[in-house]
Amino acid sequence: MVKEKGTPPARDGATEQRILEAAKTVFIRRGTGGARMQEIAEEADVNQALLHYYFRSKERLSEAVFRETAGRMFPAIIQILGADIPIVEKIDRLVDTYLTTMSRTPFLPGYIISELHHHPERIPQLLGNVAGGDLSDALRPAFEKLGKQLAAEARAGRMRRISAAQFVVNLLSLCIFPFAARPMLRAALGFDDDKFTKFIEQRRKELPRYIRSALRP
Amino acid sequence: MVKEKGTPPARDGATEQRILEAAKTVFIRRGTGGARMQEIAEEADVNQALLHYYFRSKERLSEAVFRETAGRMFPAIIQILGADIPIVEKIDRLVDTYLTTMSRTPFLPGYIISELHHHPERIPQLLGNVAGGDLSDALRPAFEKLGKQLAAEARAGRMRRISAAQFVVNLLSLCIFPFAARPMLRAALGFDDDKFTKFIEQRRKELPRYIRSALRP
DNA sequence: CAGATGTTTAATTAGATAATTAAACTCTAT
DNA sequence: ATAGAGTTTAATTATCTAATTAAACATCTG
Repeated sequence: MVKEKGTPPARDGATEQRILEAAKTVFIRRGTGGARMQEIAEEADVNQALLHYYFRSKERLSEAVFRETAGRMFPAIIQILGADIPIVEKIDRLVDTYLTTMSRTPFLPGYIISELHHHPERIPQLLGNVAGGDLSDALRPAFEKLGKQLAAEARAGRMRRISAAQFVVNLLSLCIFPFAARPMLRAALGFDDDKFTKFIEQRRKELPRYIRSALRP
Repeated sequence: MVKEKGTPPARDGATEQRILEAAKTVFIRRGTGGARMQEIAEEADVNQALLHYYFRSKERLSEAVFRETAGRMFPAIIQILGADIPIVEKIDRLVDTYLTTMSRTPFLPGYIISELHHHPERIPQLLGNVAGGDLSDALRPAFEKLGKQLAAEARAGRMRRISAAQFVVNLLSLCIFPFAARPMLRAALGFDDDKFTKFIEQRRKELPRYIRSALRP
């Protein structure tokens, strides 16, 4: 798509959207600190001036990117955790959802971990615009429901006793960590793209059983 | 320790060591890109010129830090994996070793993941100076041993069938991820330092049983 | 057509920071 | 005492990059 001099407008938000997409790509690849506005402009096939025209500054652009990417991690889990379905099914769905999401954007975990590590002030943005306190209004009820469910299962002797927090962290660990640690797996196990994909597909099959089994009384 | 004008020499490697320690602190805190030589100098209670005197450039300094920190993650696991002890004991030791290590340097996982995400060219340094190929000379035999052990257990009906790779990744995920994702846990679960520590101590008790249980046939 | 909006080119400004250098001072070892 | 390593201060250079600006052009809408 070769552009000449002063090229056509796009009255819709097409250009802005293209810039945002390009910014996602570059920020995720390089991190907020390592990203260069120039590289984003090239990726969007647009010039630097236009970046500032749409998004005042690098800071704002990176915030927009963070909101759009990181902000999408929690809603999924909240919805499933709070659903009115058996624990076993929640496990299945969470594993499937996360492995699918991560497979599509395998650099996301590394990016988010990295950003939060270096810019802890962005932590609040993770949960959208939450009022105060520690637990989002959406997250709290989901956790409470899950906790009751787990307690009920334990009382009925169908499951080992475990807190909702440990349950969720175990699940997320098993699903997300392999992606975050992908470079390490490449080094340690020689996982190229192909081997890694197969490894993940294997996990998709095995993890639900692994987790269910771990929770047997 | 207030220093005046031209202060005493330290014929041993004390100053160099102090600089390296300071660099570790700052690089882990800020990441390679975000770190400033000035901040390192202050942290070491030394001036910038001396940084360059000992370590030619920022690049070299950051490499030294990466080698010293990241390079220490694998030896531990390799030693335990290759040891001549039952699987169950390996689980116990790995969990204990990792949770202890991580508790001491809780920012390490975030740092390593972050660095590798943005500087994949440093991946090889992870395994020290390995000849070629994908699997380190030290790692391969440990994995083979583990693989045979797992296969034997499965044949004897004492354990579910699982590959060495999946086994290890599961274990590392469960141990390391909570530290890497600490900022998220802070946001989602309201984990302040104290709650987080308790959460980890809980894991130290529960994880070995969780993992053993997951592997029951 | 006229004006607003989108877009480019090009040049400039301003700020941060890594790297370098020179000169001087302090101690230790010879 | 002197040489040399360690160390400081201070100033300078060289880059990089974000941000800004001005001027022109293109396209659509009214």
